[in-house]
Amino acid sequence: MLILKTLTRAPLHGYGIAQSIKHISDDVLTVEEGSLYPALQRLLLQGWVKAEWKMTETNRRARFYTLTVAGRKQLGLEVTQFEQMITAIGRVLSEA
Amino acid sequence: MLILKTLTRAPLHGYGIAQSIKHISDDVLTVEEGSLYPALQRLLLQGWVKAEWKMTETNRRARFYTLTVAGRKQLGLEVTQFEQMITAIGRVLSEA
DNA sequence: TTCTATCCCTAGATGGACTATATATAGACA
DNA sequence: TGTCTATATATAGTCCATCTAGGGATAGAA
Repeated sequence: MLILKTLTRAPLHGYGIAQSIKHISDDVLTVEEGSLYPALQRLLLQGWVKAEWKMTETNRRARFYTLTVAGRKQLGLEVTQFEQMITAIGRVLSEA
Repeated sequence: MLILKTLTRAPLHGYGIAQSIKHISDDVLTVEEGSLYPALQRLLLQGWVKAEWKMTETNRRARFYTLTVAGRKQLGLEVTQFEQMITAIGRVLSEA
């Protein structure tokens, strides 16, 4: 969900995705490479992102991932489910 | 965290914990037996809960789990970390 | 030339969740 | 008497995501 969300702004390479999530979350969330790249493979397989090899601003070859239409739809679904779950956990924690 | 929280009200047996979480969360969160009992074993090992065999209101033998002092402390820690993580995810989702 | 940062990716181990199963009793209902 | 539902504990096997730990490579600074 976080990866998909990160890609709604602009296509990014893996390293950039990890940096972005880490930075925006104030270092609370860190996505290790061993989690990130397998996750990107799963997203590719599901058709939620597509990938292209391009050059970065720093003149390196990098694989840029772009959110697909299906990926945007999936993101909406996951955010909805996530919020529902958080609400439910909140109810348990506040013992309403 | 949810199990520990559920036990802050009163000691409960496993089945009761599962029912409580399911009910309070409006059926959003369900804890299956295959998750619940291994989790209770881990909580016992950590010393966060203790267990006693007693009779239920419906006259059955059941193992009642009680939150320990260490368990209450652990719950506080986990809730803090959880809220921190949710805040961080919220930042990513709202792209602040 | 060495270090740091930037980039890709995979293999193996770990460990928790889920499915399925085994066991057992209370109470209701036919 | 038999069977069904709800109540109750617990384990075995499978699945799968994460983490650790690598392997490979380049740009730019020191």
